[in-house]
Amino acid sequence: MNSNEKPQWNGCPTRYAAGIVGDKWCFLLLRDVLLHGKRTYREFLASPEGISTNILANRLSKLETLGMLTREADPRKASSVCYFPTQKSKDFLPALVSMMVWATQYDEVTEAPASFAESFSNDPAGTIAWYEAEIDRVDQALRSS
Amino acid sequence: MNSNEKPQWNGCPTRYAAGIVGDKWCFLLLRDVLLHGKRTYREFLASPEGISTNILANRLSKLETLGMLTREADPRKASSVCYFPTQKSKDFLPALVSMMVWATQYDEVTEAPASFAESFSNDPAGTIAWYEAEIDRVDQALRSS
DNA sequence: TAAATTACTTGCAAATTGCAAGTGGAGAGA
DNA sequence: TCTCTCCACTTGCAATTTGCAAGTAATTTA
Repeated sequence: MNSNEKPQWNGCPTRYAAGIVGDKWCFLLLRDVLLHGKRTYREFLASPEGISTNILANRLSKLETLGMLTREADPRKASSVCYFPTQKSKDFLPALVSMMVWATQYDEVTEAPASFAESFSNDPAGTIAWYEAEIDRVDQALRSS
Repeated sequence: MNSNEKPQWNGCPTRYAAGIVGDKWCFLLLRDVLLHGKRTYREFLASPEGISTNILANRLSKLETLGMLTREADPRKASSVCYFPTQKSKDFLPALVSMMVWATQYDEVTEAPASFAESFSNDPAGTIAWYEAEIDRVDQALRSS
């Protein structure tokens, strides 16, 4: 891409992303699934931001419809439910981590250590891979229990 | 970061990002500023998503308060106003482009050519730098007019 | 001097949110 | 078996937010 070419299309992928992530609660649920290893309704409900139960039900169903989560029986307890991240949401990790790096730089009260941004800038692919491995570890453990 | 260390803090940068970008309209305004070279109220209002004028006023002021935009007189016409991206919002570009790459992969009706994701994966830093250069070109031209 | 442009503000109905309480089914304990 | 709790929601309702239409004040253009 050279500087004479100006892409005219570039609003569209952004609008697509805005439709999913341009909602505070969907955004935070993706965080909980991708970074915090949360998988159950109760766990999502317990997040410090305090999502209300009707909104949680609404957003979980939205994220399922959008192909970001799958709703499955909890292997530990058949009467219970788990929400697992799909490949589509796992593929969102690089974008999510990018946003974390940016936020870490500008949030004056960030709790993220400087080593996080550093580790990402030294080895972005490795940092993403580490998070992916964590997700797979959590889900494999859960599914085989 | 090795696999024994599990960061406990990582919700917070995400919550910070959610406070800014976890809103459809703020998200799309950042797209307009960072990728479409839009700078004026009229231009924002003309975006195909059809933001209403009261919401636009509200979000522009929010983004200004958050340090994402600066509100300045239009150098071409003193009675008019320009909104320029700050360094903080320019630094958001990598995250925005990451989301575009992801969306391009999953949006079945994406208008983005395959070459976009390809060019980003071949040379992420170069792709970001190209967008940054575009922004600076637009703003320098505007400011010196 | 009249009309248009620009960046908003205002009013109001409709949609969405947050809070509290309720529901139905499964499992555990007595 | 009967109750109790847990779980994943649903329901009702007041309050906030949104979208639409219209209005406004300060220029600027014709």
